[in-house]
Amino acid sequence: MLEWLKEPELNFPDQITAGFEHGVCVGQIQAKAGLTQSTVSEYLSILQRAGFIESTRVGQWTYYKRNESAFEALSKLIESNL
Amino acid sequence: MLEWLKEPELNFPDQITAGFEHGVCVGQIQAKAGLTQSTVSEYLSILQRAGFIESTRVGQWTYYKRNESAFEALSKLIESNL
DNA sequence: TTTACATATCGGGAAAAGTCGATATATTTG
DNA sequence: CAAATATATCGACTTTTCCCGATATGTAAA
Repeated sequence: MLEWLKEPELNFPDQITAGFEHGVCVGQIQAKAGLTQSTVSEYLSILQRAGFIESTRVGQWTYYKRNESAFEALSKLIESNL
Repeated sequence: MLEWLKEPELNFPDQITAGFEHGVCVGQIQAKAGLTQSTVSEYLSILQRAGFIESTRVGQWTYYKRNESAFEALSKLIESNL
């Protein structure tokens, strides 16, 4: 999922909202993942709590997009601390 | 454990072998970890299979030391691919 | 070559993570 | 407000991971 969210336009061409500035909505990710709605929703909320993605609620949809700084931070942490 | 192995001299002052060029032996790590011998042994072998540490058998002892290049590779992987 | 010591492997029980269906909540539409 | 849609949460079950004791293997010392 995290890799998919790197290029939303490519990986979620079916999303019909105006642009991807807020990322991709849960339903799209669910369809592509082939897991149930509840599983995907929980998974996304875990990723969010961990700081790897951010969510934006727009109407009835929740959009998720990557938080690149978290990945950079993790990369640096592994490089230096670990 | 991986952090401990960054500075063997500091973290394993009890090791009485001549130097740390091959790393630290299982018993030392076990004592510090507070886990059983079998658990630590298995854990170290997993880390080795994953490439994060290397082992050297010297007599009845097995020494483990970090493989820094694996950490760099992981760091770069997270930075670029993920 | 028997005994002692260090480490590795094996089998199993406990804990955690993954996944689901059912249901709750929130939002939009009629 | 009622129905429809999207997402979130809950409880239960399954799978995986963690960790242990027992035992095997490999090496050194007596």
